[in-house]
Amino acid sequence: MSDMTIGKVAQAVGVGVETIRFYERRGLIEQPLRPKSGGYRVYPDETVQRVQFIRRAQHLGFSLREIAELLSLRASHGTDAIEVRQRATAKLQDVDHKIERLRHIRRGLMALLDRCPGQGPLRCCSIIDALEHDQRLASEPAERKEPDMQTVRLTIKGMHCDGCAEIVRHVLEQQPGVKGCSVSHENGEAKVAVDTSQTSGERLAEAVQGAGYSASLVTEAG
Amino acid sequence: MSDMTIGKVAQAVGVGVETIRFYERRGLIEQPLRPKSGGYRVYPDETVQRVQFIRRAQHLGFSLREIAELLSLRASHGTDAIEVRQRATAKLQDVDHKIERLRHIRRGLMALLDRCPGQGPLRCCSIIDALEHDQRLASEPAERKEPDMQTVRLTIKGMHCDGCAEIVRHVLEQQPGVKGCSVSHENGEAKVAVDTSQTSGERLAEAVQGAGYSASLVTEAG
DNA sequence: TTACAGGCCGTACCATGGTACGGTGACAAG
DNA sequence: CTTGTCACCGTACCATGGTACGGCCTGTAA
Repeated sequence: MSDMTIGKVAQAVGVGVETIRFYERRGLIEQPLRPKSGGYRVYPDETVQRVQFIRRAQHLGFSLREIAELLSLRASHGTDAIEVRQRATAKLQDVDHKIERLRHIRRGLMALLDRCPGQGPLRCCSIIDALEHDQRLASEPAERKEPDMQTVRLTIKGMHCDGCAEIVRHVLEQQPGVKGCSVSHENGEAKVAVDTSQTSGERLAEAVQGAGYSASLVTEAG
Repeated sequence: MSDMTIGKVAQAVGVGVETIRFYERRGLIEQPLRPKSGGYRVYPDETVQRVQFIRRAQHLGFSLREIAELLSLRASHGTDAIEVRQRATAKLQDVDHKIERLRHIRRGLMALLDRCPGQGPLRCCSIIDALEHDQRLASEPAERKEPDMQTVRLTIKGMHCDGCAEIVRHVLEQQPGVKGCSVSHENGEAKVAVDTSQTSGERLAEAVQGAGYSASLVTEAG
């Protein structure tokens, strides 16, 4: 199994040949033996391990530069395991920062969607509007006038499969104020968790009708 | 204030001059008036708004390509606000995917750190080892040394319906170490079965807060 | 009129992680 | 010995969001 060509190594790891050569250029893989000046690269099978190391580290979010460092840590004598641990910890923090930033973005988008009427002519679009005139999107969701969360139930006819239910769900989730919903084609109904200060059951029913199903509001009279 | 040079616009928005020109090349800013063939660009002050639009959209995670689309939606007649809303929703999902991927990475790193002695000679380093020989890092954390299972209770405010509770449950289940949980909107609380060697109650509370609810840890003193 | 700030343009460059291509050389099987 | 498959090398290219540079031109104020 030893003494593989580049193609074998690539296949063994499941990457392209070019990728191996690329790693070599980057110094992630040492120059392999080569019949004096000019023949094919001859790889020992540790190389496969090494490339797998690289790939796994990538999946953990390490960049190639960082991986090169890990590899050289591994190679150098006298390295304490704590050094490696530090890299991993740093990377964890790094990941946490990224998550935090994304969450921030998420909050901003949610705020945008929350105050969006969701339909009508564009000049009324609160999203465009918000982007045009800063409204501190990304900061706190503000204490928007009393969200009035309710669960609205809709009876829906015309859903023949789970795919239909998916479509209805999608339509509903596009609606402003909708925080979540479940649609069951078996029961022919949708339960929508919605902030009724932003829309109404009737509006939701209309939206579903707009998608080609018949929908009516369940008024639970008790 | 009208009729600004490129430098004024750049300064007003707080970006570099080159950036403005770059946006122009990308079609994000229409070619400004120019004294016939050759003079300086003369910008109306809407341009400042436009560049701010771009920047804000960027902060919300839109790429320049996507922003160009938003801008052309804005410009074209007959665009319904729902189109814009869809972009925002799609972006939200996009962000969620990214967060999900990062959380996956996070779990992998945690698993790595969990089984790491943290010191000693490198040949004992479990991290290097794990990278060398696949140990299903990213999958289940295995039954590593003493998972510390506990039940954490959180008091949650802001849940108005079962849909909210569902959302909270989902958020909690995404957290590392969470093995299961039940959320009741009626009681305004969540019970979480969690391995506290992987996270903490505070972390969980933060996660819930990240979803827009207020959460606090119940320290049951008896 | 002359100096100087600032704008103009094209192009190259940064990092990131590869992918692709074209022309040539190596190696193995038949 | 030929054919076919693979490997070799250098270089260019992809997307992303800009930044930088050099040489020249405009506009303005003293």
